[in-house]
Amino acid sequence: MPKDRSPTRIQKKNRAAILDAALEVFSTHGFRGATVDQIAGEAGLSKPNLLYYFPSKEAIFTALLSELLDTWLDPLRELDPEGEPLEEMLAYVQRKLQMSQDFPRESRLFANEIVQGAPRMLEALSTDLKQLVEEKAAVIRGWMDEGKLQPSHPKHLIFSIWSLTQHYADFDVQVRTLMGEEDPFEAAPAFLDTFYRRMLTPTG
Amino acid sequence: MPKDRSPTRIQKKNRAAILDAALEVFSTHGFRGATVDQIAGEAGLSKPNLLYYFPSKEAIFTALLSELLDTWLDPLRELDPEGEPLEEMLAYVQRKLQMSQDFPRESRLFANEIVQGAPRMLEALSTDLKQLVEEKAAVIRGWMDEGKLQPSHPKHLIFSIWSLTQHYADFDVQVRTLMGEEDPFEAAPAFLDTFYRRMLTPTG
DNA sequence: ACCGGATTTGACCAACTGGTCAAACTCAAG
DNA sequence: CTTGAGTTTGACCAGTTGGTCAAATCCGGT
Repeated sequence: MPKDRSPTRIQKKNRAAILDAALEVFSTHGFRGATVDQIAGEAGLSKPNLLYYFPSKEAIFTALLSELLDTWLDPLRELDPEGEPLEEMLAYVQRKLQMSQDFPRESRLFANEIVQGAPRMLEALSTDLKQLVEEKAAVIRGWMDEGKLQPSHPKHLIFSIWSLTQHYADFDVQVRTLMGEEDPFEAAPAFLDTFYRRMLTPTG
Repeated sequence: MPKDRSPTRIQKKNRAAILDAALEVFSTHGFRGATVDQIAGEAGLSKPNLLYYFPSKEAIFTALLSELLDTWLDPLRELDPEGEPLEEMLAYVQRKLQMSQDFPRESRLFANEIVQGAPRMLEALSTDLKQLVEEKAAVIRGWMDEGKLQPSHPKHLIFSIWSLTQHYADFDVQVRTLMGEEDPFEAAPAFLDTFYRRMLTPTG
């Protein structure tokens, strides 16, 4: 275990390689299904060498989660209470869809964990995420009360956005199998834009 | 291994108990994360006894999948080409939502498998499921061409229904954590009805 | 070139896991 | 109650897995 001095060049490189390898392996096989050997191999290290940088498999996973959760929630954080409500919501949907396209591994990592009951994420969910959702749900409810958005259940609305966008990353295999040659991400942006424009545009 | 004669009373009871236990364990931990001992314990059998009824862990999983896939697709099969388009679609959404509420373990079983690349389901996806989806997508496209439904991408539309409804089962922990006391399935039916009514009602 | 800390590795271990097997037990039909 | 097929189990095995450790190697600063 390196001292808690500022990390050396090698430490930085290897820690980064390990976390990237861990993302690849954990997102494909889940926590239990991933092996330390696999991660080490993917990172180009031997198993004992990997365990020199992280004390345990659990520690790698935890480090990865906390590193990624913040990024993952950025699109929602950017929802601007001062912005034009409908456009803000539509822009959020597109940002989230873009995340699914650009970072499918991250999406699947969280999906794996949550489907299995989120044993290692429950705290983050019930503190950080919950607070953020409460805050943004209130903003959305405000917009609805002002008549700027068609009224509906703000939390269900947020869930629907997560669900629809992450589906393309999490169920990628299924989506691609059923769509054949056609790239799912080609029609998805317009589809979701239409979807939410119709849902959210206030009816006089 | 019992002979291939008609199953005895004990065989019926134990096979059913094993499959139910397997559903519980596989849906919570995924294939790799589940252990034969766990399933045996949940079924009230010893491990060798369980392996007397199924030759391997893989065989249990396969048996479970093929038993459940049919049921899982029933709501889509019931989509009636002769019915009133909008009502047919809305009814499908509600049937699917009901499935998520009544059979969340089944939903998570499939979710686990597909998120991890569906290594044991790819064939079923690319044959049975693909055929069903092609068929029903054509029906939906027909309705849109007739002006009975607002035009959009039929497959994306189907995916959206799966995504929105299964989300309540697959991400149950997250949804409940964020909703607190409120039961997600209380507001969900109305939310989805509104959602799809607005999406699908043709604009004169 | 040399030194001490940083890095890497081969050998190893205990726990777990999927699966086997022969022996023992149960049970329904004659 | 016998009998033979159906059922159950304890003991066991080989492969895998997360993790340890001492020894070896590398590397940057002097």
